[in-house]
Amino acid sequence: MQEFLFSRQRPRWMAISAEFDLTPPQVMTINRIEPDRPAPMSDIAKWLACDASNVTGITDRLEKRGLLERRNHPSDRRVRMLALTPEGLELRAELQERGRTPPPEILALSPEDQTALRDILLRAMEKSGR
Amino acid sequence: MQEFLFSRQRPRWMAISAEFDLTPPQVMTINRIEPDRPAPMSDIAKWLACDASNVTGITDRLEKRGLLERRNHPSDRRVRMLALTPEGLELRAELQERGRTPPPEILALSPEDQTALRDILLRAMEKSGR
DNA sequence: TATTGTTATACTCTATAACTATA
DNA sequence: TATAGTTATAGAGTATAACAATA
Repeated sequence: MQEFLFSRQRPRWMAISAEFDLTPPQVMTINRIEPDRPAPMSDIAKWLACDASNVTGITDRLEKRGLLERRNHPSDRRVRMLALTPEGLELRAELQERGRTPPPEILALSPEDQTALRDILLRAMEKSGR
Repeated sequence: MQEFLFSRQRPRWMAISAEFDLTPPQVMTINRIEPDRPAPMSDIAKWLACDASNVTGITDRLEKRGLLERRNHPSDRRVRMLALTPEGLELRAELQERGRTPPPEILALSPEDQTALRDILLRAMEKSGR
């Protein structure tokens, strides 16, 4: 049953990423950086559940495409904050819009199931924090 | 909300895969091959939503570890069927057992929410076939 | 001393293109 | 002609180890 929460979603994520000429980790990185809320690179590493060294390369490639930029932390000079550029913000909005439509298996459910599912998942996300 | 269906599950999948010294695509491949039901390599490519050429390498590495083997299709000599070895079957059982425990966000839900979620997801999986 | 991020390295995943064998 | 799988290649993701800068 739990495979639904990851394996079954992979084709959809691969397709959406490819539509924007991005990889899934790049999409996750862009989604993680909210407008006017730069994120430290260490936060991205936690979000991706990968080693911090990988974030350097992912950031390099997104920065080269002009989607985000490295900024300084106001007080800690070790930390690099990632902020979306205007192009990055626009792409992020398109990504979110694209991801708004539920996958076909969800759309095939009854309206009651769909709303119940949404409510339960929202409650689950609250439990787990950002 | 939908990010829950993939992004939020990634750390868990990365961790489980690493526990068994496997990669997520390798885990997905092993999970896809049911006992006594060999799967053609083309089916794995669809399941992973990747090009068929990638399955060659993934299969090579799993075969080298003795977890699965290539067999011939009874009638179509182009097709290679992937079957788990006894070691692969045992590993698959451990993986399924390991994945049986829901993630902490789910366990934090009320029992009613948990059963409702399980029922809805099972219905969703029925809609989408194998 | 500990933490953040980078660099170098080796392995894996990924798509594309060209290929062989078979249908 | 079309399909299943392989090989070669280049780019991206991944962990590990060593490192510099900063806390």
